[in-house]
Amino acid sequence: MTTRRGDLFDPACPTRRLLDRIGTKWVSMVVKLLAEADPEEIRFAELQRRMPGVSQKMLSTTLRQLTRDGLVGRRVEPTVPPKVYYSLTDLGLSLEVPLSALRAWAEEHMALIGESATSP
Amino acid sequence: MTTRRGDLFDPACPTRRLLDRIGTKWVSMVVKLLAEADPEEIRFAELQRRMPGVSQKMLSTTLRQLTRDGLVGRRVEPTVPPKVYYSLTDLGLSLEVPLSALRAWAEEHMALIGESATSP
DNA sequence: CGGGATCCGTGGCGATACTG
DNA sequence: CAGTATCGCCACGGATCCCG
Repeated sequence: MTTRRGDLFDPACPTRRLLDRIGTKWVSMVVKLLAEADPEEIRFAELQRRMPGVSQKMLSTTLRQLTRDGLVGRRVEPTVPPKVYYSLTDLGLSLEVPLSALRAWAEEHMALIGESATSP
Repeated sequence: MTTRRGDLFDPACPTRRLLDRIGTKWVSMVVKLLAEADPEEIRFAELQRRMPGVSQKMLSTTLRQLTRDGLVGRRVEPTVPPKVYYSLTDLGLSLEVPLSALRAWAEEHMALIGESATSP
């Protein structure tokens, strides 16, 4: 970025930063899966299996970022084939609330908007 | 709750598409400004002035997309220096609800997160 | 004044390969 | 099984020029 981080609207606009995170391709999906599965916890491969099309790299990156942000909890079982369980933290769960509201809006209204503008 | 597992993971996934839109750099800011200014309506230059750092291209692109999606209304005054006023449609206003909830969450919790992680 | 067209850098993201 | 490392594409977005 040409500008230093956090100069323009950062102090006044944490929303921008939040959207930068949850707007990335896989975050909302991970959060939803974890929200549904919590507190059973899910392992990496299971998560990947439930997310058709995600690469290990992006899933790993996404999870690392969410973990770093304190939204996702990570528990490692040091067995010989290591097992890593992921779950939502309380913070992550609290984010799920407004996020699911957004999801509801999307499912309600996006159908209309549908194909007029975007071309994925 | 709609427990269909497919909704978020569909190729047609509405949530994904919504986040693709509102996740873009300036959308949330435009929506917020329009929500605050409605129904006075704002002109292009005024909008740009209130958004430090936005280029006219991105503001124009953002507005065009939002207009096409039916979230933003556009009114042109055919004076000699043309005046174009923007406002939120009812659909846009309805999006403002979950969006402001997300904003509230961000303002409440992003401060903590912001310190630990700087690069999305 | 509003905003389309163009050039171009950056980085998000996928594919592949390798480690512990 | 659960990652990390490397390469490369291309869409997002910034700067600039120009037109109605």
